[in-house]
Amino acid sequence: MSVNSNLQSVSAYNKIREDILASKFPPNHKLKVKELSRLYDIGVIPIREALSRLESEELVAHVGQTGFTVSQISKEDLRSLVETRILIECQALERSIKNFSNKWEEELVLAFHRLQRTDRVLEVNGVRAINRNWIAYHHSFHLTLINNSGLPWLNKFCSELIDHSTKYGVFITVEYPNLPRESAKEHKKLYESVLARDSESSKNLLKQHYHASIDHILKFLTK
Amino acid sequence: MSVNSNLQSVSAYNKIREDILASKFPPNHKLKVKELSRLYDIGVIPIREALSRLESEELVAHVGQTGFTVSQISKEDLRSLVETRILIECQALERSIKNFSNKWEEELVLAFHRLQRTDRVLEVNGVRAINRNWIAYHHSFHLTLINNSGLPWLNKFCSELIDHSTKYGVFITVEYPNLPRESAKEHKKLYESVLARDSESSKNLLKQHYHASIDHILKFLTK
DNA sequence: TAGTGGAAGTATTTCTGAATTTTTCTGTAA
DNA sequence: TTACAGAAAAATTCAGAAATACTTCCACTA
Repeated sequence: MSVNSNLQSVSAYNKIREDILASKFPPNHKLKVKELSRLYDIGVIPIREALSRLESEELVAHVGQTGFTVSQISKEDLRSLVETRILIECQALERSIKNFSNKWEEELVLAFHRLQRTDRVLEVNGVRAINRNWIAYHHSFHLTLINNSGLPWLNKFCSELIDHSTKYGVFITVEYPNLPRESAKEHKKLYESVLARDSESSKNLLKQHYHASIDHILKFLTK
Repeated sequence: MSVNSNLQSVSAYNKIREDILASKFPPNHKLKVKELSRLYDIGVIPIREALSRLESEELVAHVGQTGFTVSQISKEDLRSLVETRILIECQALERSIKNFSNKWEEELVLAFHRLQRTDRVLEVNGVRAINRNWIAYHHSFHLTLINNSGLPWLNKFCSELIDHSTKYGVFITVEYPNLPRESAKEHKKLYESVLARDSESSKNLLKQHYHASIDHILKFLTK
């Protein structure tokens, strides 16, 4: 829990971010300040601050005075996103493994355990929906993999990139709920390889994981 | 000029960011919303939005409800900043050179020309002060070097990192105005190497440039 | 003396309600 | 259909004030 968690603007930021990642607000969705204000029961000032932060992370777009929208997705954007992830995360992963420590190992164990026991999709009243806990645990797992590099900037960048990838993955799942990809095995292999401190293998598995993921998503994107 | 430039919040963002980079607001300086509002003649709402964006870029810090401050500097932060820059920018530079094009070459020529003809420090009425144009051109030069990678995310990340480095460099210059470092030659070598499309040499020169820069700055940081 | 507790003062955050400007919608005419 | 004028809606911003949190300071206790 953040020290800022009692602030309305931080709370608004978390809620809007979560709702974007869960595709409750899908790409290109108009984010009207007043609507959000009513929805979360938070005034327009903190809502605008939250949207400004999200814009800075590119989760939200904002041109002229036409208001805020959830940032658009496209094949081209996804390709460059994944390429960037591979480029940065492989470096971060290599450094993280080089700095292997008991503390980090414990973080990994915990993060993997949480992810592995959590279903990606839940069925409530016959309706299949993305599991928001899974989103958080999946983020945490991937972030933990690379957060031992000793370079806080890499954490920040990777964290942003993970969010954007999530936006794609969840969007596809929501649009096509009956076509889930089996990523659990990939996570397991990756996890075990990192615990074995095999840097080259881990980097390859990370790449494969992202390539499999992008191939799956590209099939369902029209532009 | 941005399409958002008629917005008060964007204008506030640009002004505050410039003033932080120029060390008019030095590290750790308290940024009181009301003061900024009076200073720029902009209401508190756009000021807060601007500060939120800057916080997201880590130029501004904000914990609890203690208000905003210019983010702190430290030796440790500088070291990890430079290491991250080298790590990411070398990759971006390599890709940029691989994608060499006439258009990019022209951008480089222009960016270098502007930087090279601009003095880093100006003397006005006997007072030596950092040249704000130099800050902008220096940013633009370094960004241009790497912006041909085809990966917009790398541009964004590098741009943030450049800003933070600038914060350090200018701070030192303001504190010790009579100890300027001669970086112009390094820029020239780097520029020529990139134009010659020599990827390895360019990456080495980039590293050397940053190491020389960090060594110089570390001498003057106390913690 | 050192440290704790609380009260007063200060600063930050947020709200309300409205003014201003811009964008978007709609209907009509060419 | 296209273009344009007017109306409606939305976004941005402001001003002033309330609510909340933080700081400072001083008296009191151990």
